[in-house]
Amino acid sequence: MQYWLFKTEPDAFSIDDLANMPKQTEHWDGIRNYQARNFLRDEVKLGDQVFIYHSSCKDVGIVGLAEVVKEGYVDHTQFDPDSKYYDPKSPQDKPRWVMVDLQFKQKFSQILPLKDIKAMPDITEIGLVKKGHRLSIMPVQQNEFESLLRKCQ
DNA sequence: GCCAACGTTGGC
DNA sequence: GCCAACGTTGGC
Repeated sequence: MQYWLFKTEPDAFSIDDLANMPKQTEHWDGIRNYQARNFLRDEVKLGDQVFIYHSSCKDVGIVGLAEVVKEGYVDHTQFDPDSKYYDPKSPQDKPRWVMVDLQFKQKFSQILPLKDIKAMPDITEIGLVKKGHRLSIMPVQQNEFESLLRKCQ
C-alpha cells in the first residue's frame, strides 16, 4: 500500500464534486506531465490512499481523502479534439497518457492549509514543502501521511 | 544533444 | 495579476 497526494483546482473539480459523483468515484484525467504519468502508470495501485489537495485557489491545502479503485488505463481525453486535454501528438496505438479512478472516502472538517503543513516539523519530504515542486501527483511517505492524517482528524 | 525561447504551474 | 521555477519544444 502506498500513499499519494493529488492536486486539483477546486474551481474545476473539488472534493465536493468527487463526493457528489455517482458511486463517489471519478477518473482523474488530464495529467499531462511525464513524471506524474509514470506514477499513475507504474506505481499507483488499487487500495492506495490519496490526499486530495486544493490548489490555485483562496484556501490551498489538504481537504480530504480518497482511495484508488482502478489502476492506470488510457486517458480518453487525449484523443478528443474538443477536450482541453487533447494531445494531437499522442499515437492512437501507443497512448501517452493514463488516468486512474478515485473514490471519495472523507472530507475533513476543516482544510489543512499549506502553511500549516510547512510548519509541521516532521513534514520534510513531501513535495509540497520542497521548493519548486510542481507535480500534480506526488508520493507521500507513510510516516508523513499518518502525521498529516492525524492533523486533519 | 545543446540550449534559448516559450508555456505552464501555483503560491502569494 | 505577478513572477519564480520548472518542463517542453524545436532549430541548429
